[in-house]
Amino acid sequence: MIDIKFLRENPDVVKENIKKKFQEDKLHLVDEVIELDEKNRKAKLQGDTLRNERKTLSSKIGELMKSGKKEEAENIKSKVQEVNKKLESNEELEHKYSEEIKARMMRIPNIMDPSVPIGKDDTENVENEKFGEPIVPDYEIPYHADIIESFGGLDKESAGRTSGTAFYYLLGDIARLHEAVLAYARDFMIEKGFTYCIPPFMIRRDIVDGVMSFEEYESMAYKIEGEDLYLIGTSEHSMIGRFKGQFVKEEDLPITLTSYSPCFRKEGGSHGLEERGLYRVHQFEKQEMIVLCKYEDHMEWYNKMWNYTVEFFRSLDVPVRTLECCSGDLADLKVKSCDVEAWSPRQQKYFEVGSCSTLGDAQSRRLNIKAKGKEGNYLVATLNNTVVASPRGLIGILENNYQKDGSIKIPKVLQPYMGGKEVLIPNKK
RNA sequence: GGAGAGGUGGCCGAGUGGUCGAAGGCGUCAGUCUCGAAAAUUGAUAUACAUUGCAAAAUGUAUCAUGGGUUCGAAUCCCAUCCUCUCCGCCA
Repeated sequence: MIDIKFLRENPDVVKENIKKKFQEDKLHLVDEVIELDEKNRKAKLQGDTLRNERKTLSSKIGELMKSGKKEEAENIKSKVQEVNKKLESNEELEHKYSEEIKARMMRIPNIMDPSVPIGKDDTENVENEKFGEPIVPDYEIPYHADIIESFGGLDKESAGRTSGTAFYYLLGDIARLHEAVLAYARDFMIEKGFTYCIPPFMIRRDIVDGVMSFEEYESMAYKIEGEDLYLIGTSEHSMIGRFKGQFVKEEDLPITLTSYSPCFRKEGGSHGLEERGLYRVHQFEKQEMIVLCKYEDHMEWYNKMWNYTVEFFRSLDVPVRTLECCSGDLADLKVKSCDVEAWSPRQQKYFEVGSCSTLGDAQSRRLNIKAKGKEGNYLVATLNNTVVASPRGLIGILENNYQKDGSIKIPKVLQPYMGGKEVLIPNKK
């Protein structure tokens, strides 16, 4: 959500930004908002005047009643009732206008950073930088689900019976490795100075409406029957929701948090072989980082944050690259965003393991998250980024540490979380 | 889940229908005093929106958990919701 004052003063900038996102069908919203805004301000002025009249008259009634002048008081009463009648219809107008403005403002995309590449959709996202050699070994890397099964680490069949498709049981060393990755990610971020947080895994509807777009809600949210509760799709939902309508202290900025949570997503439909297995599932676990900072610092944090994820995967011997989200693929609330992708030596291409975004002050405007500063209050900037999500991140680790003999070399940094084991030997063929 | 008590400004806390955006205190900031500090003392001290203004600012409106309602008028009365605390029950 952008600032309506900004829109009022720079309608052309807003329109240009919409065009860059290939959303021409939204251009009309800008002029509509300007028109409605004018009407709304007029109605507010009218309303304020009427309310002032009522207040003045009402207090007179009080005085008259005290001094016992009943008739005069009754006289004024009827006057106020007239004012109230006018006010009633005016308030309806005020309400209508502000609702209509809000509905449109919610659909107008945030102003992108000038560095965002122009492109229509995800096919035009731009590779920024590679980290680590994308090695293709001279032996075949099996499908990740098959690797996991060779360790007796997966039972999808039972999960199908108990919970349905896209659920799984992880077992033994694989389950342990999955948690080791998350535990390492937690400690990795704590080391970077972030505060570890375990948030609620369910949130109320009013928070859902604040932190998810309608499209996200439709494709993602599981609802708890008979309760006003929804399972979170990412800890960002409860982490950012935490600050809704709140003031943070200026001296606490930047607020740097790293949160763990399971994530629940509906996401129906088939996505082909490579997205079966454990790639696209209804339930996974994620270590996330979120930052609240001053607006002028947000780009600096954005760059720090995706670099943390790159560093994290490099410490696990997984080659990665960053893929910058082009204008057409960038979600409306975001200023800039990139995916961190891990190398798949099996597919010989990169696949998404994380996503880093800065929303500027758009999210905090929508949720009303402000800092109390010495020079007055201001909206903070919000950012979020994946440290690692597993099983997806685990796939990258398994494929890149797969040995010719079918064993998995455990990256050094994970060994302490695996009871000192250096290698996993398959127990099943 | 049951029963009770409560939710007021940065914090504590008064206020049960009429100049109440809200006493008093604490805190914070500025001044006086002091070589400086403490103490004392004086003053200031919410936010949002709108209007006027180059601006400083002025004026108006709204906000006493949230949303409705009653009333000429609501922090105050009524209803619903949320939250906190105490006791009981249940439970990792």
